[in-house]
Order: sequence, then structure tokens, then C-alpha cells
Amino acid sequence: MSSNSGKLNLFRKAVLSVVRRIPRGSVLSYGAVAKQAGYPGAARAVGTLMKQNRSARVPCHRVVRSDGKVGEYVFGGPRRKVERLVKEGVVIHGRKVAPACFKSVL
DNA sequence: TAGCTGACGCAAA
DNA sequence: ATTTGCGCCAGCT
Repeated sequence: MSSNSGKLNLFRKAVLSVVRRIPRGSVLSYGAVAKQAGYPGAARAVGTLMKQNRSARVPCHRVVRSDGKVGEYVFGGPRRKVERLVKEGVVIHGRKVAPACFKSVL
């Protein structure tokens, strides 16, 4: 294995670990996930991983944009993503998630 | 290896 | 409140 794939694996592992800890009813922005995973500035890369994720164990629908818009979602698009969030208790006004729902894992 | 793409972020206009 | 432009990090030709 190249030393590079080792690093990428580490990145993936760290990111998924953070996402798995996002509690029901709250969300985290792509950028915040990147930062908490130890890779500040890798927001887009986090999106790439969420896009690849196919595991129900990783609540990728809880990762949204920093401006409050939910962003994309492989399983059914933004509509479906909003449905799932609302169902979990996330408050959404218009197209944006209420600022109070952005919670760090602590 | 090089270039293009994208579930983003942010400052400007 | 919106849209535009650029930078950012990884993944995929």
C-alpha cells in the first residue's frame, strides 16, 4: 500500500467517526465536520465522502451547508433529506435549518 | 502525472 | 436575500 492511501484512509475514518456522533435532531456543517475531524478547510472533501457513503450507520443526512441549506443527498435529493431531518426534530424555516440545530458533539 | 469535477465556504457585488 | 467568483481538498478519468 502507498503511504498516501494510508493518509486518505485516516481522513475517511476521522470524518465518518465525527458524523456517526451527530445526535438525532441536530446537524453539523460540512466545514465543521472537517474541522472536528482534524482537517480544517476540507469541507468539499467531506462532501465527497458523504456522497460515497452508502451505510445507514453513518447519518450523512445530518451534514448540511453552513448557510443553512441542506445541500445534496444521494438517496432522494434535498427533498428527502429535509424530510428525514424534520422527522428527527430538526427545525427548518423555508429552505434553511434553524441555527440552533447546529450542535457540536462536545 | 495532469486536469476536471464536486453533497462546500466565504467574501463581494 | 441572491448570485458570482475563487479557493479549498479529495476523487476520478
